[in-house]
Amino acid sequence: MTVPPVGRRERKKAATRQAIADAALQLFLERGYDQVGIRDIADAADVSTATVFKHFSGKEALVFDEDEDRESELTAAVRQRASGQSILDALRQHVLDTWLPIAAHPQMTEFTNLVDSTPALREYAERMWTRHTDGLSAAIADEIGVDHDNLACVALARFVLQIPVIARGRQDRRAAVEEIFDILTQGWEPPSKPPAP
Amino acid sequence: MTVPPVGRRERKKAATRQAIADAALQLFLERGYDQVGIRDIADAADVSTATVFKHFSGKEALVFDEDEDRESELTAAVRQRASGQSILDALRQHVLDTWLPIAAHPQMTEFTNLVDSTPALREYAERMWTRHTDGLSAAIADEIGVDHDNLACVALARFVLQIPVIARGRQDRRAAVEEIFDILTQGWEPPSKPPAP
DNA sequence: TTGGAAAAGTTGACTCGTTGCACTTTTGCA
DNA sequence: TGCAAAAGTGCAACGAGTCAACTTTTCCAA
Repeated sequence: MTVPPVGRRERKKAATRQAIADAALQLFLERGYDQVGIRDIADAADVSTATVFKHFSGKEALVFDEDEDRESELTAAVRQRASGQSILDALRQHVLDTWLPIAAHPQMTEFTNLVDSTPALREYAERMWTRHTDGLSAAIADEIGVDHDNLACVALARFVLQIPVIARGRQDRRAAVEEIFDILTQGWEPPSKPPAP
Repeated sequence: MTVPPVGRRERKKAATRQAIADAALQLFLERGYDQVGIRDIADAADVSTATVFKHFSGKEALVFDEDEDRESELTAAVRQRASGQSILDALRQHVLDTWLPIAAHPQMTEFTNLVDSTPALREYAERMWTRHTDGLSAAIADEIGVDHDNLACVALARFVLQIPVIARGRQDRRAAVEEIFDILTQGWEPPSKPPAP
């Protein structure tokens, strides 16, 4: 909504927030997540620890950009899909369009290392996706015209939101996403063995 | 393994553990999970807080029986399946055989209410399943003769272990489990609309 | 322009889960 | 019987997160 924060107030607030996030990420990358305390971050950003928690819901949240509207994008992808396109294909395309570019960002590697090497962050990142199962599931159910708690819709939503988690850390993320969507579309079959050496 | 703990030592240890778990569950059910502190539980069980953590890895673990060998049961279900049975069918049968009876236990309702109404416990319960994705995925890959990190196997393991999470809280758990396995077997299709009223 | 309301930030004490340490008691066993 | 290991204790401490009272900054309307 407010792409450029307008008033001085909001600008300063955003600046403080950014200063905290920057200090946190730098310290985390330098020393490792568990070796950095909230007080270290607060000192580095020259604010109090209470201010840190006014801007971020917890220590893990310091590392990730806010969700904001991931859920609305997901539901929009389902609701406003091209006519004749299946829900599954719409989701496939949405994941390919929005998630791949972000995950492929080059200077992402040290950040990815940090997350992968810290269980708390791995779990938090996973929850950032799975948090939206209810919303996505409701959107799917609406499109089809069934109850919001329809089992097939709930299951599909859960499975689809697992895909970025599974594809993360693969060399060819695009191929991985496609392959998993194929499983959901056509059913699972044992992958073919490689020829014996 | 040690179905009846033998020595006096092990019996006493088991008794202490049980006393702690019982005190914790009772207090949680009475006041709610967040309204009970570790110190309350330790007092009720007449032990020190340090002893609580000698027996349980954390507050959430006080509520659940230990895993122990869920993972080995899962991998065994895949590895020792009837000849000619598909991996998916073996997993389907295993989930139906081992998980349904536990989840259907009658006095489970207040326990289920507790878990459902406490986010921390919901997440912990979910992790109790998803923790075994690597083991299950490796077993599947071994059976087929592909690498342990084979994408289709990792994805299947993740999806299958989501099934108890999804089916939880459904009126007819058996039907739910079957339906979700059908999705994995045959691919997802939009469920049919109910007839208009 | 100014006066105040509201937002942002500070401070410090506090709760709570969890750990570490030094110590005592209990138990198993040689 | 004696002794080492296991179990448990008591207590202090740590780090994340909260709370309440207070100060500063910013906005805006009379």
